[in-house]
Amino acid sequence: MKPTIKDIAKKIGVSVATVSRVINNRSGYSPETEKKVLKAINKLGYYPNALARGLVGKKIKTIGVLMPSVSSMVASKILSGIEDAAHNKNYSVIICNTDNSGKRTINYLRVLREKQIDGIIVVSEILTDEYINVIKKMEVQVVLVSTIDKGNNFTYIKVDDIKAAYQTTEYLINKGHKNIAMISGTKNDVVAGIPRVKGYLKALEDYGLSKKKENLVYGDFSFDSGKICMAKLLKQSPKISAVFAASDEMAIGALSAAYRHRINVPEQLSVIGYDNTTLAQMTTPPLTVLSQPFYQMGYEGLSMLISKIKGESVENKILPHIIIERQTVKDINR
Amino acid sequence: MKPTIKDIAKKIGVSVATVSRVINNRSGYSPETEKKVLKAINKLGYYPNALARGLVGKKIKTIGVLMPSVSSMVASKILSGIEDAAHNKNYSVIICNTDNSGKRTINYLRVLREKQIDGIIVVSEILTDEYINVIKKMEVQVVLVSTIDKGNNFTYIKVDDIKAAYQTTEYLINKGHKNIAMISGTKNDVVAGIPRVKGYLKALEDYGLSKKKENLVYGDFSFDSGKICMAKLLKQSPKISAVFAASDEMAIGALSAAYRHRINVPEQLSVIGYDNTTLAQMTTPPLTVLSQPFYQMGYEGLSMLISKIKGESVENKILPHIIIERQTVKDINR
DNA sequence: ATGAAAGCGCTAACAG
DNA sequence: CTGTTAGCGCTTTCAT
Repeated sequence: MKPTIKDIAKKIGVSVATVSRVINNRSGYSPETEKKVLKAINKLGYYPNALARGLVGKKIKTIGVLMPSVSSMVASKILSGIEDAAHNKNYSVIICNTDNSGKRTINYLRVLREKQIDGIIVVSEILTDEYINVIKKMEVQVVLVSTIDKGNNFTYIKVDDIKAAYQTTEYLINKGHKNIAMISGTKNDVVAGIPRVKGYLKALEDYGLSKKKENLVYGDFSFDSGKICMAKLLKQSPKISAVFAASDEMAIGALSAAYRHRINVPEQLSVIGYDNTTLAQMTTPPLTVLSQPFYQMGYEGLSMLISKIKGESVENKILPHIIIERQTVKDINR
Repeated sequence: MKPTIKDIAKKIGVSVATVSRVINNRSGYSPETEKKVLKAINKLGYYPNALARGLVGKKIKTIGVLMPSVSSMVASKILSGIEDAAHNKNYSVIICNTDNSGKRTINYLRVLREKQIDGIIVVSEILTDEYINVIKKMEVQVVLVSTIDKGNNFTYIKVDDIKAAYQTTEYLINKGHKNIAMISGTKNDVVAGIPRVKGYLKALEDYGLSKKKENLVYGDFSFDSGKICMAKLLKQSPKISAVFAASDEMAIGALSAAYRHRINVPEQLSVIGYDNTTLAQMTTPPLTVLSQPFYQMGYEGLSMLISKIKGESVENKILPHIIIERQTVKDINR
């Protein structure tokens, strides 16, 4: 059987309290007893039982991460950052793939609660009132990564999407483009949909470019929707010289559709993506993108959560974004 | 404070044992008490403490998953399958990104042990003797997904790589190719390197094709290495008509290099990938691949682990693979 | 510096 | 049907 603190106490004739002290580096024992205890621990192959520790009131050092899909490129990058940070701080992370299912989310929340986790990170989820209520009742610390809730009840870390989309559009404008289309993500998505369209529209306006209705189409962030949207665009608005896609996948879909229609990128049409997932550098030609710092978002998000767990007060954080120039945007000024 | 079983017992004047009984659907209480208990539970917002339950000896219903990188396309697909299955069986999964670091792996193993997890899944890791020894000492159930250990000590689920590589090569041969190159993965990788080369070579042999040394180059599964290897191949073995890459990423790297060298795929050169990650369908032209059932591997791997936890005996499992024809391989017979 | 004992929340005999 | 009680492994006063 697994040796317990009792076993090692008995073996060397001290009390369990003493053993506990040395295990936890508390003060109150002589160097000799320490040596004896350590030796016995080693010999018996003892290791503490985290459940028992957790029961007594100490933290279990585990957090839960809720995300719509663990296998999406974006989510897995963020997860990777979370995981790295957690490892550095000696926390474990339980993943919860909500699959955008309300029932599943609520169920996960219940399980996490039962397992006494110390905090939760919500990644890229659209937070419904139902979730918010359940989470509030849980009395755990929460950090939102790459998302936000209406009431700003929860601490978040993300990129400023309006600004990022604005600058992406501005970048195209600076390259001489005047007839710029946008392939937006899901129409009513308050996090990654609406704000990006807003930024796009604002830039057009500020630069005195006309906002044509036929230049704005809506996909759902996926590759296939990018393909479809591009085809649509080519048909209803053939004069565009550049298209801004609200995700890398849609941008790649656009590339694919352009190829099929024998339109050369970037010679005849410029394309810019959004996210900078691993995919972006693998396309031919490599995709110019607005890059979001996903890994960092995860890493810092976890750090913020730990701070909150420790009782420190934590501010919301907006991370900087940059444009990574590759080969899908043509400067038509020259 | 969080209500406990005691609180609800006190509130309605029954013993904690009774409350425990109804919570666990044991027999031994009247319908009326049940109703009262349920009502109190609801009113007080009670939920069980999994740590306490785990302490008493019951399972904690949590497993650990070790993988070299959570953000790789392959790993995240497998993880997705594991997670889905775990959710269906009411288990939680703790992810451990080993980053191919021995120290990190050992550390994770220690933490998992302390947290009393019920089992672990090792994904795509090369198992060193050190890991094997540590895991054996832990006395937990183990399943290997998409990997294998030398001694076959552990239950595994994977694809037959030799056979798959053989058939991939055979597929190319059947399409009329005679001068077939291979971009292998890491040279000494016993799981995804050596076996695939073996299958490739065997097919050439069986079909009486010459095994030219300059037709076989070694990358490391990455996109960049695929690019480099393709360039090398084009230089040292310009007469090849097809190349088999041991990963999608390398295949896409090959596509990219071909494009840069103005070689038309598949007109002048056929390329076939291995894995069928999401990437494969997004390239232009879409990549023909040997498809591994990653999601299923994860899903069934988890199921096997649960069976083992329950004490059932479980057989190793070889999953079927298929070739998915897209547009990067030309039939040069006609 | 060390030990005894209470108790974290729960389950599982054992007794009624 | 229901209650009492003894732990699970550990931490934490409170004594000594």
